[in-house]
Amino acid sequence: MYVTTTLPETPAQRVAPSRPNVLRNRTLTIKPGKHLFLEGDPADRIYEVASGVLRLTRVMEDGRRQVIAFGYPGDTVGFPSDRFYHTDCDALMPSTLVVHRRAALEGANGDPALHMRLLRAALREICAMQDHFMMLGRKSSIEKLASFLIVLNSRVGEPLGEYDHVRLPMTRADIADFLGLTTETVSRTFTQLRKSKVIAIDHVNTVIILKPLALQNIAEGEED
Amino acid sequence: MYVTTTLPETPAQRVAPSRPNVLRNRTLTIKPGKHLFLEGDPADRIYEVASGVLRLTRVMEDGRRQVIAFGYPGDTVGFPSDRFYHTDCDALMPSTLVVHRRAALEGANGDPALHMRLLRAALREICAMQDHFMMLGRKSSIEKLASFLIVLNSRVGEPLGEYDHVRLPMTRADIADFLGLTTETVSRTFTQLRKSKVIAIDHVNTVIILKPLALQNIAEGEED
DNA sequence: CGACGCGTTGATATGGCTCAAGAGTGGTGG
DNA sequence: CCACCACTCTTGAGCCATATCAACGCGTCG
Repeated sequence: MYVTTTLPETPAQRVAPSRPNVLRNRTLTIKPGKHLFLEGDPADRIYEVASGVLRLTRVMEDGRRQVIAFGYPGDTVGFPSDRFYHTDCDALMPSTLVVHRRAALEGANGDPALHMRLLRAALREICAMQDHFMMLGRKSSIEKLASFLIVLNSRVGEPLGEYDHVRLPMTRADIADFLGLTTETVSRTFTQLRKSKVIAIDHVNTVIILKPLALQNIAEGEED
Repeated sequence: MYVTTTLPETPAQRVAPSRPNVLRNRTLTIKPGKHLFLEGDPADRIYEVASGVLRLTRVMEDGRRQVIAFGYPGDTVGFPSDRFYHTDCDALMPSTLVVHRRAALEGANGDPALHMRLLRAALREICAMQDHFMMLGRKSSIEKLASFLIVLNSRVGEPLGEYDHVRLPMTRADIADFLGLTTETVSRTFTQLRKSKVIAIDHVNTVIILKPLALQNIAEGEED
């Protein structure tokens, strides 16, 4: 990919890894707001998230946005289905990534252990997306948000004192675009969960899970 | 196929007999209404659809249903993320499948060409699901249905006389569960497209695309 | 200090859901 | 060949969950 192409339409600044850097150093750091790649970019790298959080998005011409996934440590982004990326990817926090060539996944003659790790990541992603479908297509706003918090808690929740704490590095708008809602509805639904004492909210972006079981029931659509 | 809004169609991906691997590759036929597997079944087989149409579904305890994908010839179903299937799979038409062990995808020491074919199918599925997300999360009912018909037409539409014809082997309820709508809304939306002469409907389950361009515009949310 | 972005809350609008009734459609048996 | 039944599809009326529009508070930044 002979970097330093001048794509003028990119408003946000792009991470432009110098070629030698990428090839020798297999890790990369990226700052919040910076794009790792954009939809339509040639897809010749696959990234494993080592730290931080990424955001994968798809946008329509009229601006409607869907957040496809949040990439947490252990996740892998950039799976190529053809020669190009089909989503935008940027960082929500300072993040470090392990960089692989697409050949590491597709080629037969690379590192077999790495190949297997990437393959498994792809299969896990398929599974995770299937859950996401049910959420987008069939759940109410409160079920969506509860499901989201549960998944996030199981991934990155921290026991702190009596309760699990979940940091939310993304905005309400990001959550809305992930769940297929509006920011207003996300905000109201947080309030609803907070008023019913299922969660508490600390500094806007940290959720404290007060009643994990109740949250689980809500996520699964049990009536109260 | 994993009906979606874009079409990463690669003819090379079609079920190709490549090599008479009779011992490892079995074929299987399955009748409409019969299940290939259920959620929770041990996942030790991967299936390539050779003919017919499959339906992958996820159901919640209270009966809410999400159709994850329709499996058309060339598609692959049953990707394992752990030891179990995470969806139900049944047939909408008499279908024939090529059966592989999961080791064909995960094992390192099998048929490399087969391994590659299955891997590519998995990557295509990830891409297709990303389109599906946008559809579920952010599109109106008419945009959803238009997108659905366009993808189906590009996959299995048949030029017949002046127009493309698309057979729908699934019920309105299936379409609804795929698009995150109700059957009533799907029906009304069909009527709407029919009354505006964008499509015609023949015998309930065959759609004739009268104005492909108009359909495309609707799918992408352009105003009239 | 003002401007801006983000989050919350309120008032209102509306797209799609729910409930209900009819109209095809296909299968079965007399 | 028709009568009947079960099932799917369509259509209508009303309602509700969520979107939309709008205002405001709060924290941050220049």
